[in-house]
Amino acid sequence: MAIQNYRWRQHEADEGHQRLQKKRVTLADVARLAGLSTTAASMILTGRPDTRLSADAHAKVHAAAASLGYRPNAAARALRTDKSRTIAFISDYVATTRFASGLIRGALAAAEEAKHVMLVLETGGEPAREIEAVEAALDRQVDGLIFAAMRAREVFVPDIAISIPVVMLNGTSGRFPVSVLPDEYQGGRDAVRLLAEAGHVADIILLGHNAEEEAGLFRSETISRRFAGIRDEMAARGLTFMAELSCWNWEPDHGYGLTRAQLQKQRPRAMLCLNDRLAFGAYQALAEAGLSIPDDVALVSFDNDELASYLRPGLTTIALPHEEMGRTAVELLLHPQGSAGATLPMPVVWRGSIRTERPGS
Amino acid sequence: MAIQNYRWRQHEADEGHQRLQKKRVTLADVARLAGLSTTAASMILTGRPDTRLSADAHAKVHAAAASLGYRPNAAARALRTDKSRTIAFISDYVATTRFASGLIRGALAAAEEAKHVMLVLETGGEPAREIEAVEAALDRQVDGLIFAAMRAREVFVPDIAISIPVVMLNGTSGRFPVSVLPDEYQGGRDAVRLLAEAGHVADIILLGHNAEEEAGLFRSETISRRFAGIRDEMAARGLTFMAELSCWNWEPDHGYGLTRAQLQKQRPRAMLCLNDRLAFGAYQALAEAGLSIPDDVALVSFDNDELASYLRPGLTTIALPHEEMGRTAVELLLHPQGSAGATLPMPVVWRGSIRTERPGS
DNA sequence: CACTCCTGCTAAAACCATTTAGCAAATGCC
DNA sequence: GGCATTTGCTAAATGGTTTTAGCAGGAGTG
Repeated sequence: MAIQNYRWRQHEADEGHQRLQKKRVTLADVARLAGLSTTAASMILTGRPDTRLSADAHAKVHAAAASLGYRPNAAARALRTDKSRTIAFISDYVATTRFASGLIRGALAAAEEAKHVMLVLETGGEPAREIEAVEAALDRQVDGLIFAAMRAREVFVPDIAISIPVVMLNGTSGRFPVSVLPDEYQGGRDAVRLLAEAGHVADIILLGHNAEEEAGLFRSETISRRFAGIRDEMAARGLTFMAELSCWNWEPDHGYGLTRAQLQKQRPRAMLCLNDRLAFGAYQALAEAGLSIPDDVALVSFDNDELASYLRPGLTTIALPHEEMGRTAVELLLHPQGSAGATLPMPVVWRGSIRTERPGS
Repeated sequence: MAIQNYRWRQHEADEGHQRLQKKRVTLADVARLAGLSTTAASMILTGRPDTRLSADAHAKVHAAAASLGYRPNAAARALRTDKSRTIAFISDYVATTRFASGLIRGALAAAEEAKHVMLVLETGGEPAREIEAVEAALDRQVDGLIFAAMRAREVFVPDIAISIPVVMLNGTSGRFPVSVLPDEYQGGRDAVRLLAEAGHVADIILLGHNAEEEAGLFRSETISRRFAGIRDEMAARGLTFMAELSCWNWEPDHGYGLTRAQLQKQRPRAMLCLNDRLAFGAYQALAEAGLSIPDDVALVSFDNDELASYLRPGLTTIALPHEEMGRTAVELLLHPQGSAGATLPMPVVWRGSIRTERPGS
């Protein structure tokens, strides 16, 4: 009797505690309030099509769910259905390049629209961390994997059995055919076209030549295609470069140094820069030499780094459509279209570094 | 009989299929191989302290788990324990400022070290999305919430019952006391000290004054403290600004315009810029006026944007320790220290925009 | 010997949702 | 009226883990 009493009190105390902690509302609570079974509640709330439950039942369940503020327990659902409404975004580097944030932002937005959430994992390109990342994601029953290559170089292929959709973002892999890439080839052609249409048919410098990269030695499909586009459009117009300035890292420093050295030999009238950071360096060297942009020297570049809008005059550049790429990767992941990936156009962003009437298109 | 046969084949086909798909190995599989109960396997693999299982049992279970490549099902574990080894990083903007990637990168690294993964959510500062984000995170049983304020302005307080640890990152909230902030006050003092120690005791311009911000009207603890530090150090040294150039958005454009206008009135010998983008604009105006840095005009700035290293000469700046902040937020989330937050020092990054012998510290 | 206390282990419940199989009543059909 | 079909709903199994409660057998104690 004493024990009974004690238990009862204990129980009461627990009840109070629960009320305080607002213990999560479960489907059973909803069903109880609606006066139906959990089966009915589940079917109604998940919007099953072929159920024969009455309109009255629907109304009661929805009302109960709303009044209790029911939210399904994702873990329980994932356990049962093997789906988690979660996707994993596994990238080599998140912060190193600023590309990352655009890709992530686009992916995040698309995921949110599809009522999914995104797990972000960084591997630094290290195989051990890649494996850990994939397994961590798989453990959590993610519905799909995005492998994002920020540096667009090596293709990572963690050798784990993966039975969910995979999309490669800004990179390719022999193992996973669907990838989202910028249309670097057309971008390359466009860059040359821009210069040519502005009247530049001679005295053009190529800044950022890199033979290994161009040969695709790093399997960087993307960059070698950028070169191919440039070469093809130059050839199609019968143009040649006055010089090709080579370097490995496309950083401002190199852009500055190479341009400066070039200016002491022969002055170009136009520069085609392989990325905005190189162009930034070129700006510095040109300013130092007292040359004005675009009148003395015109520049066209690639990426549409934030930098490009900070320069004076603004840098006309062929943009990498990062947000679109991230978004597309998620959409392709959630709604696979066979094994076809996507190649997204690189829009021309007109600023002041090249003088021309903007053509219609 | 025919049906039987069919079923049997079907079954066999299924088996083959499963073998192909490498259906996940479960704890029961491990227990079976080890010849023990799942209870024993669970206790051993989770490393329970007070269990009385034999050394032999331990060995057998570990061997079985290893040989099968067992990985626990996170959903099942989360359902049972209410812990998911997942944290949610909810921020207003991911891509708008480049700060984001540093914060995320630091947080990601710390999470990985603690064997956690990170859910990234973006709200755009919109209340409806904030609520959605918090609920999505809570639904997934995350172990903690980080609210990151990229813009360091408004403090968001989605009014939802939250019973897990919360850390504010780069922002504050009345509701959640523990926050991780840069030591802007000391940063402000340091910036002035740098100038003074380089001999600049007059003709100093403050670029980026903003009365509202300084008054803390946007509850931006951080920025108003940066101002406070600057003011206090100026006062302590008996210095005053030659002029304070005000603007709202700290973008290069404004830095350029304000500096240019200032140069037509009165030439400063030093400039204290509220961020690197403003300093960038100042560089442009100074270059245009034919002034050299640091000989004609010295600059000190804040943030250590990637930009700062691109400039020539490099920009000396008081760095925001983004990675450290992200890392600290996660550590504080996983190992709460009462209601104490963290204030992280802003390191001085010496480059060439101010001439001085580097002091010891 | 009768008793308690360890030791080494396990059965079964619990977590919460989804889903399969099926039941009872009502309806339709001839 | 007898039969099959439809309607509207539910019991119970399922997913994989953790955890509570407790069992059998051996050792120790008086």
